[in-house]
Amino acid sequence: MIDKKAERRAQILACARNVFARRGYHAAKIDEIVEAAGVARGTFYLYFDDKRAIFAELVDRFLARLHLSIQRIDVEGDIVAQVKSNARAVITLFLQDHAMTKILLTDAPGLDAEFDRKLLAIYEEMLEYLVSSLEEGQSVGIVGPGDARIFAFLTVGAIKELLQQAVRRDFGEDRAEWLADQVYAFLSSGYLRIPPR
Amino acid sequence: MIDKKAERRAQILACARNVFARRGYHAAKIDEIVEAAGVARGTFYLYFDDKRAIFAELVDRFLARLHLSIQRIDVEGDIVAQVKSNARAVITLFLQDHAMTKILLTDAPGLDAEFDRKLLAIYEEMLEYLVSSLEEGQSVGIVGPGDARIFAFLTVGAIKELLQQAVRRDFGEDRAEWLADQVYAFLSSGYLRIPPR
Amino acid sequence: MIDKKAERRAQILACARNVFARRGYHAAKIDEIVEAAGVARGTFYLYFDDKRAIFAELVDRFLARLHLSIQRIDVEGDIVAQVKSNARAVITLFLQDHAMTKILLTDAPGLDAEFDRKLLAIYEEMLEYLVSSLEEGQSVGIVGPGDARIFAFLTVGAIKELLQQAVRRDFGEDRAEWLADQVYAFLSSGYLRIPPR
Amino acid sequence: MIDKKAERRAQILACARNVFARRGYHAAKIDEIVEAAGVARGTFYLYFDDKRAIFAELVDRFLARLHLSIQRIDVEGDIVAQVKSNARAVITLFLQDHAMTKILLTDAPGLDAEFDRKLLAIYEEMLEYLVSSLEEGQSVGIVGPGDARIFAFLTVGAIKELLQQAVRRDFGEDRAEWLADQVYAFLSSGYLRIPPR
DNA sequence: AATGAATGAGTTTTCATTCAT
DNA sequence: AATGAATGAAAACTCATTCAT
Repeated sequence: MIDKKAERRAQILACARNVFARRGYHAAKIDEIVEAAGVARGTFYLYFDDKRAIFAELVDRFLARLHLSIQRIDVEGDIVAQVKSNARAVITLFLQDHAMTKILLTDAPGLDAEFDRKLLAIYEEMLEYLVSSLEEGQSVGIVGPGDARIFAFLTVGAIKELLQQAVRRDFGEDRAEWLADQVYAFLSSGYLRIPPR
Repeated sequence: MIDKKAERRAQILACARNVFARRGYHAAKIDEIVEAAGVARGTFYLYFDDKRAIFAELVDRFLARLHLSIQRIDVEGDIVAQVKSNARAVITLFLQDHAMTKILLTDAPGLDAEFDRKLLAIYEEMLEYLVSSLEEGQSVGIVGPGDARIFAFLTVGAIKELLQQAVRRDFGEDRAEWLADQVYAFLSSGYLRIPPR
Repeated sequence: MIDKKAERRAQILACARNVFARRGYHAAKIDEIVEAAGVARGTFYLYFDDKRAIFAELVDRFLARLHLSIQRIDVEGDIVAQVKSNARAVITLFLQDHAMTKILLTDAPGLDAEFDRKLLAIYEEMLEYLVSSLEEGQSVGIVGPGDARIFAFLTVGAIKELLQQAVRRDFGEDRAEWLADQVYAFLSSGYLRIPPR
Repeated sequence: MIDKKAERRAQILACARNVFARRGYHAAKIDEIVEAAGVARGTFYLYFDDKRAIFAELVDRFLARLHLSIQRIDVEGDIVAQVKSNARAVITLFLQDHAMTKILLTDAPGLDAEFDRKLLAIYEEMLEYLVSSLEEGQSVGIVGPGDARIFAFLTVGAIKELLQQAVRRDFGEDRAEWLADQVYAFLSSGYLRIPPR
């Protein structure tokens, strides 16, 4: 009984997530969210300031989980295993929540200037981590030569697209391991093998 | 006088493109477009059915140019040169039109179900071409082993992200060559070089 | 225990008075009243029918006190003293309760048609008393010639404005005497002294 | 044809004035205003920012006219005539527009903090003019001794009340002269004539 | 062809009041 | 009696689209 409020909040949050994923941010109407949650219009506003706020909370919560799922790489340990483990963790997280994957990758960017700024800040933070990891990798010889930032963009983009397609094709989280392997293979040796003419 | 109509149409189209890029589809108001184009509100509807139609036309036109910029690869010829040439052409096209890049990559997806379907169809078509190219490449040994479709997703995603970041960072088309080289290097040999333990 | 209810009722009433005075009727939210009173939302409705009812009760109670503070003038006695005494009593009452002064003079009129009717009835009653007093005064020669009703309007309006300004300027009830003297002077001889040309 | 917009604007303004006067600010709904004006909901917002804005404009315009109707008194000239002329002009203005009289005197004060501030500033300005006139009058002996500010409050309040009652009783502007005379009489010699005991 | 005033459907949001606990 | 979560009617406001001139 103590957590009735928290439960109700979570329930609305979950329903909103589904509606946002199904319709997209703009086409999602408060009416549809409250109907899905089985509560009255006013109840929604009891728990959330407005439509933007509930959307932001969904994104924030997911980003927090994303943050936690990424482990810093210890160059003293088994690099391959750690890279794969990170890839697997991130991919699993997204495959566990198709709705949030769609929301984060297609609805969140471009919502409005302020939201974009916030999102960009988080994105840049993660990117910087990737860039510095790549640079460190280059200095110890496990990352090939090239512009680390460009590599980071390409890497992130590749994984984002893979996740969107995986969700579209309804991949379960059981495929995370396999996808991580594919990504690893892709990142480690590419696929173009031009024979000498 | 015969082309006065076409000119005015083109002018509205160009202004709409800028407004869409600056504000995003939903925040872009017809008011802002007609003001930018210097025409009356009603005039807009003489040339376009509705807001969605002008947006679709912008996207369609750009997709057509994108289509044209991609050359089928002749396996008898210089593969490397053709791959690089394709990459350079696509990247140049996007870098020439930052507004359309933003529109196509962040606004177009997720607009509404029907638009998404259309976009997806085109996307799938290009993807199929890429997949069949990769499979053909695998059969002649110039593409490494692995799931060709996954490779295609990763490739497309990597380039999409690169383009978005290039636009955000205001890269001119003079950087297309360099970016194409980076992509080529990335696709050909990846960057992870795990030394044997 | 018998008076617990009455106490709580009085407490809510007092808090509502302050909120109404601070915010005005429409801007005063039930939420703010119950928070100020330290009771739950539902509790409010155990003691009062609705928002309008508590407001009406505040006004009614104050009007009752106002009614009581006015003494009928005995023409056999000291007229000046009685007029001044009445003025002092009324002014003191208002200065003792700045909140109710604000509520009665700026919020109560114009609330809604029904409330206005009620208020007007009370107002008319007092006015009639004033008119008949003035007419009686005219018949015994202590009130100058003129339309007694107009005099009554002017008198009431002058005092109303004075009270509003006194409240705005935070006058304490210690100034009641002085203000009553000013009013008396004003009513008795006006201020315009036009010299013969 | 040139002033179609201005006409439509004036028409909405006039209808809004009547609705505000009939219902009061809060009970007046945009729907009722547009229905009275015979225009669509959206048309209202084409001409006015919001409900508050149209109300503010009504008040501002009336206050401007009020300002213009007051003539500075020239002490070299016929004081009585000038005082009466001012009183007549102000009273006539209000009697010409019963709706605005009601709006200005009962709805405008207490609307919201910001509006109140603006109103108070204008009120204070007029009051200062009256106070300085009274003080000047005292220095030349045509105004009796006493606190000029208190006299000003009493004067303004007396007239405000008179106007409200005149409107309630549907006085036409033909009564302005007579009312001005009554006010003059009231201000010049009061009405209390206490005989020595 | 061009204009821009007018439209009104569609949404969000507020807040007094109710009612199960 | 008290609570406070839930309710939903009511209102303001936006903006794509239409249409008379």
